[in-house]
Amino acid sequence: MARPNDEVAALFQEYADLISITGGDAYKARVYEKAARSISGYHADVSALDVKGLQEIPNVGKSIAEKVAEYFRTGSVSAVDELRAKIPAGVRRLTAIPTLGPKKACVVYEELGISSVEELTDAIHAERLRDLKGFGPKTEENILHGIELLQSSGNRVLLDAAMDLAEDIVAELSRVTGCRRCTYAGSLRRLRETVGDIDVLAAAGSSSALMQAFTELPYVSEVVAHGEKKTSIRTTKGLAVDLRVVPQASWGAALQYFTGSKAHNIRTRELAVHQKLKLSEYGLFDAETGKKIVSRTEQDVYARLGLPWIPPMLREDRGEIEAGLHGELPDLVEETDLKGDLHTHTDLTDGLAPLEEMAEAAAERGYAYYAITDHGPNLYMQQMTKERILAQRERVRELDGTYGKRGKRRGMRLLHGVELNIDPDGDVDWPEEFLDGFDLCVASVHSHFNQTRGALTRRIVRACENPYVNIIGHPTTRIIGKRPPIDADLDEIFAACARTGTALEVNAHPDRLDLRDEDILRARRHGVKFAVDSDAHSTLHLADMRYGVGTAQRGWLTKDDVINTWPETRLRRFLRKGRGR
DNA sequence: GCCGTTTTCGGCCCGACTGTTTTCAGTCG
Repeated sequence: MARPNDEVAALFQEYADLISITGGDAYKARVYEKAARSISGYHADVSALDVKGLQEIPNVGKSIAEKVAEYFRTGSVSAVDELRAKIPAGVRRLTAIPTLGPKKACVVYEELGISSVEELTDAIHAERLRDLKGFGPKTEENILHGIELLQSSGNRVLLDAAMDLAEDIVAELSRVTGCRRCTYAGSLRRLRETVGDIDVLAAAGSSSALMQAFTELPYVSEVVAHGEKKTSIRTTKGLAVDLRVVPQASWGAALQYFTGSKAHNIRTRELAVHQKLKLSEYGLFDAETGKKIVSRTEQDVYARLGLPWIPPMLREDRGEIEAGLHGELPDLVEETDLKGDLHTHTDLTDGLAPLEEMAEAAAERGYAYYAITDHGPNLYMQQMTKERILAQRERVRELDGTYGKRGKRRGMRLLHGVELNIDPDGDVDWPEEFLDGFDLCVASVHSHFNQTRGALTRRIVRACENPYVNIIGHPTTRIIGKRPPIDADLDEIFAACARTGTALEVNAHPDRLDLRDEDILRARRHGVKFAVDSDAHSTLHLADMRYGVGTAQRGWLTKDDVINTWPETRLRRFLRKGRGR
């Protein structure tokens, strides 16, 4: 079940699309898009707000507030229904085809009665589109190609896959003669959980050598657009990559612009307009004289707009502009703040490396403490027993303090923990007497994802109420692109975590990133604490922490919010929870 | 349709590239 806010947001996004397709006021369409985003990101449940309360939401005025109320009162919004009646739903789906926007979709519908991808394909094969005004043979070809892309997934890729490719491209282009600077920007720099395309930015006096090197990369399957300032390619795996080349003097403005997000950029440009300035990727200019004011660094650009430098992970128009203007930006947690990892596996269960190798690799990362948390017996393919985990504990105690030693000082502390399985009733693998012997317990849902919302919610709340459960692991159990989040009442779970002193995990595995950024933002309002963990099953996975930290930053978390940035004594106090000792 | 340190009306981000044009509209980010 979708969150009521998301239901309404989807409805207004549809309304905005329908306004565009029917040739309505473009500004009105934009307002509905903005309202959809604001509602989706709003912390409170909109179905529980009255018209007055709704108008507190940014970009929601009287008219939109009344439509929200109408929706929850009657189950629909008459204005949306009226437009739906004018235009078949299939026409809106046409605009999902790359290169086919609302204007062209409207023309093919009105002139040829086309309202589905199939009809459109047939019409192109019959060469019926080229006679329409504004269309031609090339347009037909592009649309056909767009349909292919749409049908061959055209999916977003996971953060780590995009990062690997981007780092490779940046390394290649940096070697090109004349390249002064090169980096990736876009949603990758903002560390969004998935990436639709990669934006690479370079500074050079002349762009031709860079553009050529770019189009000649070994994994280029297609050059989509090729200009002096911008070239777009598609890789053999179907991922789009844009290269923009700007003069060195424009670097800061260009980086600010190409990092986005689009919504953040619109806000910064509006700020510029209000100050009689004009902001583009080439710099911040005086609107009247056209004279350039700043452009060299991002800091310069933000400063001239009256803002501190805003970390890329916050640039989503989720309040960072207002916070910046008031000097209230959060001091975000950094990867270097992490003192340890609290959820990791070894080859005693489904990990790939022995305890010693995992600990060694963790110590190399400079951690002050490190928890081993293999699976409990209820994931029975893991064959865990009390005897085996007690033997592991003995070994953990022996090795405690021996890794990363410097001189006489004790090295990295090893914590002995377990990843418990939360069963369908909310019980966990072992009784409290046995759990008492662990330094910490992570508890996670690994099965029965399709229980009712009420049952799933109660199940996790019960786990929180267990005095030995310290961290709820990958709380929504989603696998990005494969398994949806469980349908639980997250706000109720967040409240239970805050009440019981149970931390929520920000699982750093790029397939999971769970909790995700928007849930973190809501959980934070409940006063919950978080653990950013790798859930590493091999030494290589320990480095996934960068993605977990990125996700935490996108959720506005500070060092104080994240328990594994705390000194060991403060962490251990938190882990004692309600155990009465 | 929203918004306001240019405030109740008149604005609303900006530029690159493509394909269709004969000076520009549409799409994209």
